[in-house]
Amino acid sequence: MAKDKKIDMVILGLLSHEDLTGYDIKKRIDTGISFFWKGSFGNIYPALKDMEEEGLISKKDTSVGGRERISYHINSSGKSALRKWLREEQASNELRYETLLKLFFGGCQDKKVSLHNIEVFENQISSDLKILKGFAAKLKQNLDEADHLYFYLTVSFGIEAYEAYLKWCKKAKEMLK
Amino acid sequence: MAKDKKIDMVILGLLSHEDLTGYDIKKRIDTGISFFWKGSFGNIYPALKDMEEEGLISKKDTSVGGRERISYHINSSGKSALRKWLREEQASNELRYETLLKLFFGGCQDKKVSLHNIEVFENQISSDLKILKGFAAKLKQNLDEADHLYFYLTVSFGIEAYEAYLKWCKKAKEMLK
DNA sequence: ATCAGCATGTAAGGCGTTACATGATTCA
DNA sequence: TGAATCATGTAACGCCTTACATGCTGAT
Repeated sequence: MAKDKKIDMVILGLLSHEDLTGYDIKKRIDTGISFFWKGSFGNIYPALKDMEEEGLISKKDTSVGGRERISYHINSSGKSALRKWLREEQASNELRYETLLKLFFGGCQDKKVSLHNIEVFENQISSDLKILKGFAAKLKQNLDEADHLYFYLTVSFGIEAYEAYLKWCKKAKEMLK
Repeated sequence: MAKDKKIDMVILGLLSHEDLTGYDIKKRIDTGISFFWKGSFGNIYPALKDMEEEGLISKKDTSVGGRERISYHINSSGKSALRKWLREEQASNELRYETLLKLFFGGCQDKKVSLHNIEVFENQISSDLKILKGFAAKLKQNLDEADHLYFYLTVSFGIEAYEAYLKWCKKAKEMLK
């Protein structure tokens, strides 16, 4: 019932910073927020089209030569939709970790399998953590710049969380042995 | 393409512990693993039906009086499907936190809104953390019992993670002020 | 010349949630 | 008697992922 299409809000949020094309939006999502939210072309382009029809955003042809480019700009109704969402208290925060699911059912085979699954997870998290730390270092240099603080805060959430995960990995491996 | 219906694995995993009805399965999910995986009746019953047709599980009428009860038992093919999945390295570990999304776009309105959103998140996490600690305390008493260790490990993941989240909440609130 | 990246979109299908529909039993 | 809980299931709908289809541009 409650329409849930958060991708709309992601797009409005990104457009509140600057005008972007669908392709740009995908890149922004991939590089900036992908560790807590995802998006795909099959998701973004239709949302862009719908929101344009509803008047929340406007499109502008910014093609360069033969290369098609359609930039979108946020309208005032888009801005108020964004602000309205931001002020709503309820937020769906979901963790869906298949690694934990596998561990939960680890009892039906050799411990080695669980140990290995934890190690795979650990490696992934370590590598993601390095990326986040790279972001954090850059952002920390100019937190006074618009929106940098907000970006930094989300990145630092990721760092805190991932460090805790790694701590757990060590402990869990020891307990399994 | 790659069929992804993890609910099948959740069900097989739970049935590998004991025979259960669809209703029981829902309860097990809600109380034991809901912080990292969810399930609904509209999800569970069809999966049960499909897996029964495929021969992975068998049903048995365990009705009591006029109250219908259909218990399911895992077959050997079900067990091998479960073990096969457990041995597969790839695991989708996804975090989808709307609170972080809202925070990321916090720049378009008063800081109070972001501060409030963090507090709502903090309260939710605190309350969930208490529940997890309750589980951990009980489980810790007899880790040698079958599968208790695995349950304990997932719960302790939740505790480590949530404690890190709370630490972050404090820091984030300070930085926003 | 060819490959990676830029750029827009559609179509099919899968998965899951929510709401609905139905009925029994237990306990206050 | 009424509410909560036990118990099974279906239907509609929404959202997202994956794959496909197409074409330009810039660098090697």
